[in-house]
Amino acid sequence: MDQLLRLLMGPWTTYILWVLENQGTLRFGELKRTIPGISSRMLTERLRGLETAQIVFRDYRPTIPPEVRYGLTERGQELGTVLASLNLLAQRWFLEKKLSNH
Amino acid sequence: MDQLLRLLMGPWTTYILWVLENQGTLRFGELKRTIPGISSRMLTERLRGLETAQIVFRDYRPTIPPEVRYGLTERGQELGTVLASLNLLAQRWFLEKKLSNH
DNA sequence: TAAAGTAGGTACTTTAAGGTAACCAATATG
DNA sequence: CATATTGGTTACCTTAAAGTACCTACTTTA
Repeated sequence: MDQLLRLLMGPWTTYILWVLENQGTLRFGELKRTIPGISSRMLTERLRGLETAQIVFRDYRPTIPPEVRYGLTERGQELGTVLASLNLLAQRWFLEKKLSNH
Repeated sequence: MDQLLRLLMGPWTTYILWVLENQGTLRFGELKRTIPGISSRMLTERLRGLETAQIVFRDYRPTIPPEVRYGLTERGQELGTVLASLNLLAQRWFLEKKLSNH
């Protein structure tokens, strides 16, 4: 689990997963444009990590110019549901904080 | 959620939670001895973060020498169940990897 | 003929995180 | 009188991660 958390932790990672879950599979450039401020270098690195963990798939088509699509694998979907429940917790706690600050 | 993940990610953090869940509340020194290799500096820092997020409580008794106990709050318990399901995923994937390496 | 779009790779610099070690107060103990 | 105990704090150094900027090949479009 430590490995898994270590993968998720890096900046951008959960953002990328979030986008892929909501928008479906996207091309590299689309993904980059959807995540303001991320550099190609970071996006590539994160996607490689997620691909290695088989959370994201990479579909490369050697056309000119090349087309590469990224999307969630089955594991990615499973992870999504767990992250959703974690998100639920975080949201509730955040809400409770706001209420107590009142 | 990003904040929450960022808190959990640091080295030692999940280890600390794991120990507190299994062993119950512990003193600073006990905790430190239970987690081989961690420095006081890191342990303090992680505990402060978890305390701020109200995942762990801190019970300070100004005796001499002082006694400080750490344990999981209600939030800590809730988080524990979610982390357990994340752990389950990680374990299953790890097993699948071993099987495919065969 | 120059620019734009495609999916990155590479080199360099900067920043933040983590590790190490020394130090503290106050008392009990030998 | 020196030492150990407790729960840290502080200063310092090192390393790894992230950011910045520029580069590629090939084609289409203006």
